[in-house]
Amino acid sequence: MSAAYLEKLNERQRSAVEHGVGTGVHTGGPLLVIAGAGSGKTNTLAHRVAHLIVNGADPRRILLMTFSRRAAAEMGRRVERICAQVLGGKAGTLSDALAWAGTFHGIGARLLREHASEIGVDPDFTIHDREDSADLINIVRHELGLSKTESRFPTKATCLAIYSRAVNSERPLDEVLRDNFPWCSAWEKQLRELFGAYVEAKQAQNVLDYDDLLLYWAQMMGDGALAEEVGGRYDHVLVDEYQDTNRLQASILLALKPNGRGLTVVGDDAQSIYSFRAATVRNILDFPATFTPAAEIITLDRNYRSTQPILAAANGVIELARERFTKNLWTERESAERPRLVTVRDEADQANYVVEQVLQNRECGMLLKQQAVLFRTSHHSGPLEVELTRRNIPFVKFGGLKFLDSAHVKDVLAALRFAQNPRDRVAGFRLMQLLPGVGPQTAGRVLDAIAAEPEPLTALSEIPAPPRSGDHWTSFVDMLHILRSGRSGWPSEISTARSWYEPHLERIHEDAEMRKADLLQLEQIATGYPSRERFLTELTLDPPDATSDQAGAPLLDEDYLILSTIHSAKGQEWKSVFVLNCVDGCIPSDLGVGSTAEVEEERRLLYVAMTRAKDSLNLITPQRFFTHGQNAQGDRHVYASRSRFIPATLLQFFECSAWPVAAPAAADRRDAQQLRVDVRARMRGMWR
DNA sequence: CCCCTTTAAGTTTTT
DNA sequence: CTTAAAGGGG
Repeated sequence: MSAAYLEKLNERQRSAVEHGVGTGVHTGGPLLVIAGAGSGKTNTLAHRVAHLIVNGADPRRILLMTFSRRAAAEMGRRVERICAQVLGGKAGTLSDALAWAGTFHGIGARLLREHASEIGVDPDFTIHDREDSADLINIVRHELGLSKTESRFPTKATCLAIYSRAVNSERPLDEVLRDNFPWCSAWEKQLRELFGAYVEAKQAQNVLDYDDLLLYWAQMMGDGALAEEVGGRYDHVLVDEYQDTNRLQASILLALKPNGRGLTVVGDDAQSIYSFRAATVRNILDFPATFTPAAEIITLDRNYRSTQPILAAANGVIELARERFTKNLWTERESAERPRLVTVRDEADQANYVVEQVLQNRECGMLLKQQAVLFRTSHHSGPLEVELTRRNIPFVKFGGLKFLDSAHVKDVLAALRFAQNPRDRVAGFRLMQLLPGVGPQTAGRVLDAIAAEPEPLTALSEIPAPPRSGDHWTSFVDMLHILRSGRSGWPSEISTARSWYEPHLERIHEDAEMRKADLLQLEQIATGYPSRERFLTELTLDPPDATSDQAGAPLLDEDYLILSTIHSAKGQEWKSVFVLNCVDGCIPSDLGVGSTAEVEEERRLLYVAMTRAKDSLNLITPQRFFTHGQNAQGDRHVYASRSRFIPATLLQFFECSAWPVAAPAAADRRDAQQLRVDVRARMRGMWR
């Protein structure tokens, strides 16, 4: 009965693919796919989309929302490949297939631009990333006098985090403060005032932040006619990684397809790791009952990725979770090799161990690219990065600070953004202060003066140059006019901005040369986008997520080791996986042990890390590690014990060892006196 | 009013 | 280590 291309799928996967197709009614009822780690989720989803298209669905009327742009692109490729196989020559019509594949935020930005005039938004809005948003909050915070309070007011980043959580979780401020930011509760009144002013500032400047992309979209869906129009654009709506969506996203989805017809969500409740972004696992758990009749649930619990011993250990970890999860994974991939739990003395040894193992794997023919080192927080990979650099092993790091976050890149982007949207105060404020003799006061006054003008940049040229800025002022204004006029054309505009900026760069930064290289790379990236607006929008919504030690990104054919935060490793897999710092204080992070819910999320994080491995898994526990928080004692070594998520009862699933291997009897005496095994820490660990 | 220095605090994970 | 506020010289 089934088409040949579905033969390779297992029975559950096939029913997920075929759900609602060919039943006469074209779009079926709502579908929830609970897809465990490595259960072929991406493949199943790609087949479902392809199957819909093969059976006559219009690809332009399919909305596919994924967690990252990278995931969307990958899905697009797979769908195209499957369709090409099935349809043969006719597949040419699919060249711009899946026009609506992207992240919630990316799709939101597109819809808002298209419907801007209907909802009273200027379609030329620019988008603030998190730092820009924080900067704007900071400006508003100063204007309201909140930087001069008796006791210290929350920082801009905290203010933004509070605002963002309230918006994304659709909860009132007082509840958010009580549950998530109790130490800021005393500031409720001021925060409310701050947020009100922040919203007005954004509107006056024609900028939207990340949250606005969802919020405005949700509000747009609140209008019956508009909701019907937008929802009516799509016959099928599919959402991946549904466990990591928040209330606001769920609201949007429900407004798109109120009766659930044509709606498919896929996810895994055991892999929910984004609650800090207000994601709630309730979205996926409550999905079926949202509709009448309830959504069909299909569970994929056969794992095709990992060997049985790896899976047994991962299952062991997640079984200890407070909440019962909906499934246990199983596999037929036998192996005699248990995952390794390796004790090392400190982070330096941890780095040495990883490098040694990675190179050994490499000797056995495993490419560096097939191996990954995962860690809880970005800086945990520091010592390893040093060691890799020292030994000339190329690597690419995912997560943590990004290319776009560096000051010099932001400066150049601010120039482009200010030209695009001269009301963008954050961009203008940043740019003007680059000029010598111009500080916050002067910049603020100039921006005030031009804000009300119909064409702010024209007004700018009529303002006398601030006394001590000299020629810099003139060249600044000229540069903006060139950009604004568009006469240099895209992408050479970016070179206009760069030549203006370079003298300032040299004046401000010691290490100007390295930074110049980054700017050249930015220029390179820019050539891949058709226009300034698209460049700015897409770069903000989908920043290049890898940072590497080398000046430029390694060439695609080059081999390199993967370093990644566990969060950024979502959805990926490697033959060999190393997890650093599996000790209390790192996993779980000592910042994440405030509430049970937080601890449980940290447990899932370890589970996600472990289930990335196909053939080989190493969990590493340094007995001591270095902290450089200035809390009371300042920098110091901290003695750590094995992560509480691997209690003694789970040790049976691991091959436990210490590294380096104890020296032979002839070893130097001083060696023998070094701390090899922290017996006391182990004793304490036994009872965790 | 800018800008440099000193002092004092905060600090994960990301669209 | 990085960012924020405050103080002092120009």
